[in-house]
Amino acid sequence: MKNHEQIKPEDLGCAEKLQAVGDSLYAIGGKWKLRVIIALSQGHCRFNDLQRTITGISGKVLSSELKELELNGFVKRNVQAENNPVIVEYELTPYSQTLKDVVYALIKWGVLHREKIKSEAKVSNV
Amino acid sequence: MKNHEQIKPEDLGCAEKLQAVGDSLYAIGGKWKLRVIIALSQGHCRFNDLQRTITGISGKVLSSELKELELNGFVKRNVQAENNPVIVEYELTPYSQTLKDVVYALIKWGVLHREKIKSEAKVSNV
DNA sequence: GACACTAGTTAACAAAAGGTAACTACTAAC
DNA sequence: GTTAGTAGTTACCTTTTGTTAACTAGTGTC
Repeated sequence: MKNHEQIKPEDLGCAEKLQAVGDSLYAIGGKWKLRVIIALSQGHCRFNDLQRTITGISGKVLSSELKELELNGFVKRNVQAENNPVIVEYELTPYSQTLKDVVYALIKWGVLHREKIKSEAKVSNV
Repeated sequence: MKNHEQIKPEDLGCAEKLQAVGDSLYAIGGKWKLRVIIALSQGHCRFNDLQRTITGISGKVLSSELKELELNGFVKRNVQAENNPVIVEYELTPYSQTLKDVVYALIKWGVLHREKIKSEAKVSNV
């Protein structure tokens, strides 16, 4: 069975499910990692551009997140040394494409959840 | 358009995607929330049972996570006062079912990621 | 000359999250 | 009477995460 698409979460036991989400959160958990990946996927590939796009992130945190993402194989760092000052561009690796479903699900749920909160706020104002 | 299934993340702009994952992470981010939800979905509904199932969680943290999850409408706390000592059972609300896709995607990716790490470790040992 | 841009790093600090161990109070078994 | 189970709470401490502001070093603009 070579096809990874055949992994069926519903066939796993409780401990295996917990371990699997634990592994996910270990790699891509935290406040910023997925946001950096989304910004990169939307064509924002340079440091200052990323920092402007991902509102609230500080330079220090962005720097350390990019390093970790590079180390874990999600991001590739390309230096254009011919330019001066040197230009650095970040790009997503093919492996980061495997996160597509995770990102999709989280965006979709985030939109739904915001709508729920909004409608609750409306009700409590009446 | 009443059907929430029609939300299409690919139609959102970058800022909206970032806001949506931000909303998701705000509600269900962190090390434990999704694990508690998974354990509850697998039939572990009592405090000590949850603590045994979710390895590594402390009583203090489990207690505060359950309170937050209850406050945000993911969990219902049922007290059986007729028993002595009192028995408390937690159950997931219908709203927590909307997280199904998120949990599914994270479990699936976690399994895939573990396999990747394992195969990399093998290569580096040869 | 002063400021803004490139891509960050560094130091000092603050806040949030999490861990440990002791404790409540009551029941049941050995 | 000691131990284990029920469901937590409390105080103290450590770790992780994040913030701010200053700084590097070079180029281009007003």
